[in-house]
Amino acid sequence: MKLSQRGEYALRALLVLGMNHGSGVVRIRDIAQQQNIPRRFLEQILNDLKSAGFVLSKRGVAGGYRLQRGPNEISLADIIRHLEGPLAPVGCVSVNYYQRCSCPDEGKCAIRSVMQEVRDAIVGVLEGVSVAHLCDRVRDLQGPVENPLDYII
Amino acid sequence: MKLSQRGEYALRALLVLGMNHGSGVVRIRDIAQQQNIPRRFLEQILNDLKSAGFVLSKRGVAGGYRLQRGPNEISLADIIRHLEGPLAPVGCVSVNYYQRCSCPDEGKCAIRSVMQEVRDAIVGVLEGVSVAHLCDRVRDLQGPVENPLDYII
DNA sequence: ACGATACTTGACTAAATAGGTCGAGATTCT
DNA sequence: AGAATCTCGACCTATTTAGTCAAGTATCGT
Repeated sequence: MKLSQRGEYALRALLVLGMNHGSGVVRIRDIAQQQNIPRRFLEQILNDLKSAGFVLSKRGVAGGYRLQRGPNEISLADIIRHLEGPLAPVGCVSVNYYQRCSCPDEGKCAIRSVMQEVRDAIVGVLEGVSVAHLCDRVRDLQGPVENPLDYII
Repeated sequence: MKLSQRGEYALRALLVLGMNHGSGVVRIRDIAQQQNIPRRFLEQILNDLKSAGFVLSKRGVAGGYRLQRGPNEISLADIIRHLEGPLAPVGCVSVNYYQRCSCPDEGKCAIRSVMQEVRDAIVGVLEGVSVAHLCDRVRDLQGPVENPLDYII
């Protein structure tokens, strides 16, 4: 599991939306500026997150994005799976994107058994962390912040 | 951490050499045939493993490859780091390939703190498994094998 | 109704990575 | 010497990554 630039941007954007959950929509431009993400690229990413059902958008003058579900209902595992595909290091141990490999008997493959453990370790962490958890961490790490749009993520 | 085809081939090749450790060298061709790896590609990979100090080669008629160090001295973490670069999902939590990211303060980055955990989980597994362990697993999974060149990996 | 503001859609691009292939040379054994 | 084997560097194609861009559509305030 390698997080691409695109994936990192998406997480950062979702975290911003998580922090602003309940207070209306946030504009692409604000997210881009605050997080230092190329605006055009972010448009593309948010669009993708929208069609995947993670966020909702509102058009027009007072438009912007917000989370579709509650921050505690979205795990990092879900997000990253959508953005990057399998969390597992090899296809043959992936649950959601399984792909048979070339070895004659998967049940007897030693490498696979190790990769299985790696997968479980990764998924164990990522399934356990939601956007809400991420927001908690932001607050824990930064203490009180005056300007609500001013977190370091 | 995503394992490329190249990386998987390398692990399989090293496992074969591990299984044959102590009984001389193994030819590229045999490894390639047994593991169904394109021969020319494997040449390239073994060459790389050689210059990285994982294996030794012998040229000429009775030539081939063998492990340079003992199978218990080579961890999967070492191998994969050499082949694929960082085990960590993002550069800013990598110990061996650290790369600063764009967030203003890494110490206060919530995403980074999660990725740190992911990295530790991955490294925890991979540091703990050596080529010798892998060989043990092969034996455990397959029971007694008649022909010593005949493992399923 | 109109114009400004935002999101929407799809096409496009340059650079890097992945997954190989190939030819010719250097060693070593018999 | 001759066959077998590793060695080295160049080369190739397809896919992915990281963006950019233009033109379109919806919405709000006045």
